[in-house]
Amino acid sequence: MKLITRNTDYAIRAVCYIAGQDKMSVSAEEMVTRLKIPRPFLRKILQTLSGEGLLKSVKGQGGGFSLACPKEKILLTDLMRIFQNAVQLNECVFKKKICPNRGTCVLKKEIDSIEKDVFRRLRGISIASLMKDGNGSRSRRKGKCYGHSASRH
Amino acid sequence: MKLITRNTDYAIRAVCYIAGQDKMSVSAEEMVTRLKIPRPFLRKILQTLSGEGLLKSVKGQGGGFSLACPKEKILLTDLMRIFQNAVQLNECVFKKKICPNRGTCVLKKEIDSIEKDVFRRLRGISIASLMKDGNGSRSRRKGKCYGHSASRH
DNA sequence: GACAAATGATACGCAAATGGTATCATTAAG
DNA sequence: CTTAATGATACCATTTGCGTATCATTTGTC
Repeated sequence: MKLITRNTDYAIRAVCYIAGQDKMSVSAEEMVTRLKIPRPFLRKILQTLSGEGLLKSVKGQGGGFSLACPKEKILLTDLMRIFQNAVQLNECVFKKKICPNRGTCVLKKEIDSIEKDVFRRLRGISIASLMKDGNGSRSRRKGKCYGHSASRH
Repeated sequence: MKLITRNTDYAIRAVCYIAGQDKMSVSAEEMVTRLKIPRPFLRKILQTLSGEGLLKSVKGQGGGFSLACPKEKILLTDLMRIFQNAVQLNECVFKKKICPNRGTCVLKKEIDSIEKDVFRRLRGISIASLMKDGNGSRSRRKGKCYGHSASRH
């Protein structure tokens, strides 16, 4: 069980890299060589990210990718939502059936509670906060930069 | 991403069921009908549990399974260790390679910290605590009842 | 306009993990 | 000896994670 898959991990690195450049746009090729990620795989990831509205892309010579919104507003959970199947820790096997404790499933409650904690903490991590060497001052500004299925939790 | 797999979930139900009976031993057949778990699958799970020393088994007519230790000492994490591959949330993809933040990977630190929290909470959940209807008074007694690869963390 | 450099779209393949089945051997009570 | 139980083991199917390959389209430059 992994909290973060390689997909997501690569995406984080790529977005961080883009965020750290001054250029107007960064090409996939550059990231392939700098980040040592397999070319077709990275390309797919970048396409997904721009399809989801996190990155802007420019086709043609001199083109590439750039952030679609400030790095403080790109959250780890955004990337996880995109690249990881179900970002929910528990799904009761016995939906409506018999439970050891009729009605009030203690296990579910416990897991749900842990889940909430995990997400609360994950939501505090943005691309900006990952790029800082030191810790401190986690970005806490509200608002989303891309309007998708924001509703989960 | 799921924190608890179906394997583990079934195991929890089975162990809870056994713990809730007065009999000396509970047969797999009884649990198949009561818990509605596929027979061969449950049998495999029970075999694994007894192989790992969590359950005692008695062969032959009238045989079955019973707890090998008090229910307060069987922890959720014990079952997860047995049935789930890697119970670690993060494993850095770029082991020794270039990281956006040379040396001190912020992401890893964050995830590690979250992971620790999760495990601290999971370790507080025992079969006994799952069987209580109310909440409160989590079992906190020390000691393990089966001596395996206890070292992880 | 031709060419090259870039992304878009899409289909495919493989390996590991998860979830589940089937079968035969062994033990022990009645 | 029969029957009810577990032990051991091998096998199968599906999903997911990870990665590859190919062709189409756009755009800047000569």
